[in-house]
Amino acid sequence: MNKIITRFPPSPTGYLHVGGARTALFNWLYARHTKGRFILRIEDTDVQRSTQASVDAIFEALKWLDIDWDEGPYFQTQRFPIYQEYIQKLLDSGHAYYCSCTPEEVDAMRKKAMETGGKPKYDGTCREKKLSKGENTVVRFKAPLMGTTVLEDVIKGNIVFQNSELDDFVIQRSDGVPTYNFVVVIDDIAMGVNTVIRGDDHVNNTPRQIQLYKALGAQLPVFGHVPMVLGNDRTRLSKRHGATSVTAYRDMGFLPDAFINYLVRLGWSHGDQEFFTREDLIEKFNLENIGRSAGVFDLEKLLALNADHIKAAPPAKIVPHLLPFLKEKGYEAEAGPYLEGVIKTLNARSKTLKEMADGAEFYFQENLIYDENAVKKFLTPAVLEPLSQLIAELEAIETFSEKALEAAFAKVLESAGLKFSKIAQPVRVALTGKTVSPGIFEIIEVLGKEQVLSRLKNALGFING
RNA sequence: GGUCCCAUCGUCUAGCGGCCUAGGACGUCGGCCUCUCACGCCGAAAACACGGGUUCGAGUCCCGUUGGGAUCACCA
Repeated sequence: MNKIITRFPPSPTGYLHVGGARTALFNWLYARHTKGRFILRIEDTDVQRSTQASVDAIFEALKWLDIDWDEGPYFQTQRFPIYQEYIQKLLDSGHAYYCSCTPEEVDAMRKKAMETGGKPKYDGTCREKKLSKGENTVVRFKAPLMGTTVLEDVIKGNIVFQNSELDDFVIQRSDGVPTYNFVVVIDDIAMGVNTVIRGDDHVNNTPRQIQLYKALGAQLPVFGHVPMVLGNDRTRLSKRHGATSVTAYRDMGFLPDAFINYLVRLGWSHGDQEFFTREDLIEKFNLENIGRSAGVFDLEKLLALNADHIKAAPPAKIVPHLLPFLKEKGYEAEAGPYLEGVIKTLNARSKTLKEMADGAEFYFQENLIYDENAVKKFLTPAVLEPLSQLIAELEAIETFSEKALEAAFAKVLESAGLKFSKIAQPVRVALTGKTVSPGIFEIIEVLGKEQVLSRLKNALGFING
């Protein structure tokens, strides 16, 4: 069995969007699963719209997703000599010809065909003229007029196209730059790509490409067209539906592993399994279980999956992803046991890293910020006595183990004749400034004796003052 | 409009002729747990688009209808 070689060929005309990320993922996963090779190729033949900023944005997104490549990145604009060679080959073998029709003329013939109820396509004016290269000539592929072209798609099955539906498409523009349908085939042949997984918006291009392979006498790759990702109104996902940029999801606080889990699961399944680690995906991903119908992007489910990944990941793995959110808030957090302890108290309560950073604020505030209403409601004279006692008890404890803490609380509650629920909120407000937080004992353990005592004493001041 | 694709709960899906009184997940609604908020646990409502065939038997195969999507460039 030959080694599987896949590729991801984004065009740098914008950031990496959700749909693109998914096809990148499918190709990458399939290559990793089969121990094959994954190639990154930048399709920048649209010189007008391609930008370096887009190239950088795509790299950045791929890096966040942790998708790596074995070969490339190749840039098509640096491969013109190769394309030129193949164009000449096609010209020489009679599979291509020069055409001097102007864009305006072609437009006109399309419009005319449309009016008379025909198919809008190039009418072959120059097909047999045997023109030679001229000032404004393009090179067109001489497509078969009759017969059929069959696309054997691994996920959609066989699709038959009538060749009469296709026209002689341009393979080299008048400025000498080759077009997409041509370079994609040449590169895939030259790079040995034998498995092409892409969005099904490319299905209608495929018969032209197949004809090119045939004209060149090259072997066809395995094609697999994956269904589109739709917005909640069932139209192609766009900005209207919310964020479409991959890095926007990073900035919202998603874990890359959760994001890829969601993206892959949207259109692929492995029985009833919903949660997949990256390793799981590599081990189990295949082409057979990719669905045929388009799927709607559902932020709620992504959120739920993100929460699951946050819960399941060891705190140390969360650290590098959380740090930027803490820094953004202005806190001097750093990797280490303290941060990991913080994460442990928050991972069951956070759907995103942003939420986690919000919930972690009190751990990092030099001067705790108190919620006014919380103070008014819970730091009342009634708790002055028990709180003072608690301070005394805690001061006597050497190390803050959960057991010792519980004993200290029990002692205070008993002598004051109070239930834990009576003192929990006051203590919570004293320690965090808020009425919502992780469990009291968890917080105390992480904060440590010094901080806990100082915050408790500070709270006493509120009651007295 | 031409061509092509698709069709199971609101959403993602399992199902590859009998195991389906159609399963799981998210979401929704109840309840339990509980120091707040969560987590967790238990339970409920919720789908085979429609019509014809084929077959002893169809969510599963075929045809049609309807609905949705994609694509028709010297863009990729």
